[in-house]
Amino acid sequence: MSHVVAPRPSVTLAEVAKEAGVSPSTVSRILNGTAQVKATKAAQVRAAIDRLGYKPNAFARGLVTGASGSVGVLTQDIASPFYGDALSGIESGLMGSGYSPMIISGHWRTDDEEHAVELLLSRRVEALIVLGGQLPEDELRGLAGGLPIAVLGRRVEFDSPTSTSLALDNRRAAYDLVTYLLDRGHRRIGHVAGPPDHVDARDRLAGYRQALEDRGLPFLPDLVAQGDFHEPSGLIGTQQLVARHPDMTAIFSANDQMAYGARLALYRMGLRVPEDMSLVGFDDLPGSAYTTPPLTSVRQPMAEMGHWLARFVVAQLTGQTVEPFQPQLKLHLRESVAPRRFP
Amino acid sequence: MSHVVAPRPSVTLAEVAKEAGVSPSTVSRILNGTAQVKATKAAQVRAAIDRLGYKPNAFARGLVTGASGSVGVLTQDIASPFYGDALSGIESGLMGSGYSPMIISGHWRTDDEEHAVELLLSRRVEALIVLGGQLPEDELRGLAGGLPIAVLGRRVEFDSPTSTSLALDNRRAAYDLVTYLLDRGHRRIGHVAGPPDHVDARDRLAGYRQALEDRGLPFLPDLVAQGDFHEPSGLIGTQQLVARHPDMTAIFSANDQMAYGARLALYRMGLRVPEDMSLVGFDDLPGSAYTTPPLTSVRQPMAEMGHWLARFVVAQLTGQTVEPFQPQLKLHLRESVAPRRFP
DNA sequence: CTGTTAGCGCCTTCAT
DNA sequence: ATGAAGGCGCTAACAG
Repeated sequence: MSHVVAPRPSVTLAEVAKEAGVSPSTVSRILNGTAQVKATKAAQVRAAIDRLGYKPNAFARGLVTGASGSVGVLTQDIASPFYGDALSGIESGLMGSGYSPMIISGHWRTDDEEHAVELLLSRRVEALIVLGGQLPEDELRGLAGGLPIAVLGRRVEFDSPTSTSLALDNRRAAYDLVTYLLDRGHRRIGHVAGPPDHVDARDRLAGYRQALEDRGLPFLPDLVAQGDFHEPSGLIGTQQLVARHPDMTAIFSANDQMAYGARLALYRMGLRVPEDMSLVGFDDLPGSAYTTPPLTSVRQPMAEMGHWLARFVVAQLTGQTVEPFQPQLKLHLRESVAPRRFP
Repeated sequence: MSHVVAPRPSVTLAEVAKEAGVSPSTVSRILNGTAQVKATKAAQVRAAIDRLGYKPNAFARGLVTGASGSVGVLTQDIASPFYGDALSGIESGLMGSGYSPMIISGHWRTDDEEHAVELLLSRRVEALIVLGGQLPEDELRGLAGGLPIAVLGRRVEFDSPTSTSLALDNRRAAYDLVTYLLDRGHRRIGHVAGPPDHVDARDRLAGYRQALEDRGLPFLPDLVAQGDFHEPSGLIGTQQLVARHPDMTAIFSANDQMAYGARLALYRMGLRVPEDMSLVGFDDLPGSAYTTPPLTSVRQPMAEMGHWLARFVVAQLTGQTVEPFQPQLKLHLRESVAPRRFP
């Protein structure tokens, strides 16, 4: 038995032309709307197209036009809930533009990111959207070589107006969150920090520290547990914190995932949230509205940001303009915080 | 002010050849390892390549070879935690194969899926991996026209051995989960069902029903609340169920997301899990190990499945074989279930 | 309005 | 082992 792989019929534009009794250019013109064509011919051609099941060859087209119709998206983890919404936003921002995304993961590793960008470029993407990551900005610029670039998650200075970045004020958001805790009477506030090589983590830590100091409270390194942005580290960090500081009444976790770990640690220790311990996270992941109790967190409008970035690069590509966009952080006050009880 | 878009230098193979003082064919042979080339020339060429910063044009290459080096992935929602792991698995399964994924979302809408597949094909993907979705299989086959196809999430019969599918025994898993509850003494078991037009949802419901009936318990339509696989519907469904059946002691939610909603509903009603109400979910999402209490659920090895599917299509493309793979559902017994208390 | 003519950058016979 | 030549499918001038 021979498994004949079905031969790719691969109808060409020339065949369509022959079938319709016109020249290839005419078919091309109809396909691209490049010029007026008599209605009758257009009809013949369309008929031929779907009689033959013709699909344009994107390679051939790309080869001559130099345009691929795709924009490269460098994310860090295709399954990350943190970037997921941004990807959705990019999808929707690209919708109807004629461009489609080409998504590759960099796994927060500089060399992976580099390879990803190179792959994207070899696929001739026309613009780049970068979600987070560590790739130094000058290297990024160098690699991209003049392509429009839109970076999410860090401030990057581009000399060219065809590129932009959308950064969050992590420090400010952390500051607000901790201040909120302070306003509720908490004084011993622990922090489960993110990885120190991560700029977001550092900024959130800085915001925590400053909020404390602005109220005249000392910053105690002991009240900071080292985490890595994943759940287990939140659990462990919380155990350490509680052990070290039995008088602690609130915990600020540098992201929601670690807050979930913290929540579980507290549950295991028999500490109630928020009665015995207040807890706040950061990122407001989709699940955070459904933890028990729902988690107070701060939301970055990831989907909107992704959407805007996509529209930005499309605008650059098509010579249009987009209105500027200032992402608003939004504090979601839910039920994981209670006023400090004075025993 | 004129925004000069930086001119794409775009070094060509011909230029490299000139620079190195050899013919284009030689450069091509070195690039692809198509034939032996004298070491000295090879060195010259390589030097020229990175002196000029040459990057092969994938379009030109694709045009002549007909190979794009990419496999199309049709997912449903790029931000879905459910398919996220499968996407990660696909990424890892493709790694090192020379192929890269091209991911498009179908949003569970047949026409979107169709467009997505067409886009993928126009980009000349060499194989298709389909994650769930509704696209009728014959249409899929028709569209793909002989390309290797790998489908996740439903059983599809392909006459060609270059295609395959990996389905889960949803019914069996649901049966096991409910039986587990029955074994713990529960008799009044509610079910928050998924959307009726979703085959997974129907199968899970069928498993629930059969588990009951096999133990001689009646199937009560009243004990089934209609959900849509998202958190809010789990919350509402649970409220209805509890209101209708105060004697209910356990709930089987058709997926984890709705179980999160159910958990919150119970929390709001002051019902403890698992003391007052046992709760089981389905899918074992990454967050389910960190709910309070950790949720008992059943895990489909999404990442492994994605990995295998990717390796499968690569094998088809390269004429190799892969060992067959039988995904194993794994029950994760955590802390959201307690034996029924007999008051 | 429409057909003809050149390539786009690369790979692949075919010679040498 | 290497070069020359042709063509993959399409679009973009250039003529009509």
